[in-house]
Amino acid sequence: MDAFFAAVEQASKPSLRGKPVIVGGLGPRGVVATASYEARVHGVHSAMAMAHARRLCPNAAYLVPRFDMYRTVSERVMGLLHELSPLVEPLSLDEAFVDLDAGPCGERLRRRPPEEMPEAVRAVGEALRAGIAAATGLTASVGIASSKLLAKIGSEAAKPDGLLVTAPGTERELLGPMPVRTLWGVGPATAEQLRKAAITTVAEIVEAGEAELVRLLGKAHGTGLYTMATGHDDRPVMAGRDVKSVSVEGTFDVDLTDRARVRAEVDRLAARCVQRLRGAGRSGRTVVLKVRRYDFTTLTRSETLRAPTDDPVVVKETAARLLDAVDTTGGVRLLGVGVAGLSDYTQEDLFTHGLADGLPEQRPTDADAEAPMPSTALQPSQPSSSRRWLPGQDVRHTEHGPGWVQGSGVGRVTIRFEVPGGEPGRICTLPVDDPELDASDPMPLVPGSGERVPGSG
DNA sequence: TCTGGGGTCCTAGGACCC
DNA sequence: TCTGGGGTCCTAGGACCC
Repeated sequence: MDAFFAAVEQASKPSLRGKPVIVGGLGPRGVVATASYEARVHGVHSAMAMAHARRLCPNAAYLVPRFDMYRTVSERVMGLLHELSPLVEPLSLDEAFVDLDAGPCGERLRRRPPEEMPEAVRAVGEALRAGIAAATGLTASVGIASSKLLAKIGSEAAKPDGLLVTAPGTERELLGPMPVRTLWGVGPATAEQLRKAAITTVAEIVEAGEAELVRLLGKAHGTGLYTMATGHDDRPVMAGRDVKSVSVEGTFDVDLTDRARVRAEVDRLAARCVQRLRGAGRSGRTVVLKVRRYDFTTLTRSETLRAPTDDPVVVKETAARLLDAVDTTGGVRLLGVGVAGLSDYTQEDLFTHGLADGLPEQRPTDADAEAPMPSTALQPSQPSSSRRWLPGQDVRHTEHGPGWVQGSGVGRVTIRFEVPGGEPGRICTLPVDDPELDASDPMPLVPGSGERVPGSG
């Protein structure tokens, strides 16, 4: 999907069509998640500090992410992909690999003469793009090739709103002149390593040879990169890959210096982490604590238990123990709690299967196992959260109808009353505690598409 | 300008076992 | 008295991706 989060916002909010839209964290330490193409013209891009973006593009609409909405649209698109083939590997909410060969059109395509292949698959890709546009009102870009590597590079090159077919046999000439950063797995550090060895293009990786790459980057990375550079990539499309860890982290607007406050935040993060773990029906053996200090130095501490757990008390106590060994003088910028080494079994299953013999003292009581999460797990310490209006948030006014928050301050909140697919709406400024005004669920992008967007609070 | 949040994979050293 | 080789598990850190 092209500039996915921002595109969903523009489709949801008619007054933002054709305007720069920036979605991300709006706090003092926020970063850009997605910038619309209108904002990218000004140099704004993903992962940029929000403060920087505001200077580059002061007139953009700055919005908080609405993940529930994005998830709903994503499921719709993934559904269309599944019509092409059962073998779909999502990379994120807005990107997936599809193995066409494993699907019904793969069979049809195989019966054609090879020279017709590029045109035949192009038609499949264009039909998909049309289907996505009809179902969501959004544009997507498609890359089709004989490998994941070339398909992904093709879709990137086709953006926005395009399609690129790479014919088998043409991979190397396409890749050769591209910068090394084009290759999957080459980030800033690897690119710098290669640059020092005078390697800046994919063709130069091939020239350097596999042995030299391994010498520069190590066994796994070196061989992998060399293989990719030669246009070879036989990684299969993997449907339904298992999650291997679950974690929750948060950056504070102001560094935490009070040790008791740090303790309390670790507790809350542990509770939220376990809640997500349980929601996925999983448990795990390794608890990980992450601390980013005032100077951005980041460390992790982990402890592996003797048996998997999904008990909030166990995870909290383990995280607290790990925190005890961390020096936090000077202040804490970020805290995180994660659980890794996941297994399918819940703690209760383990007991019924008799696998929990010799469990250490963290053995939960039945009461603990069934205890609901403390309410603090869901609600950060902010009273009357429905009265804290965030830019981009969906609202409904009993008289003016549905709309979204443009901004708020000094006791007032500004609402734009408009709906997806409609005309740009009018603006209204109301008291923040207007009893007629309430948070609401998002409206579907395409009327009558039937889906209900789950509440985002 | 000042650096999010959710993940995956790899490396390296040390403990421990045979 | 000095000293193997291999394997697994755990911990910590780092690169990378979206």
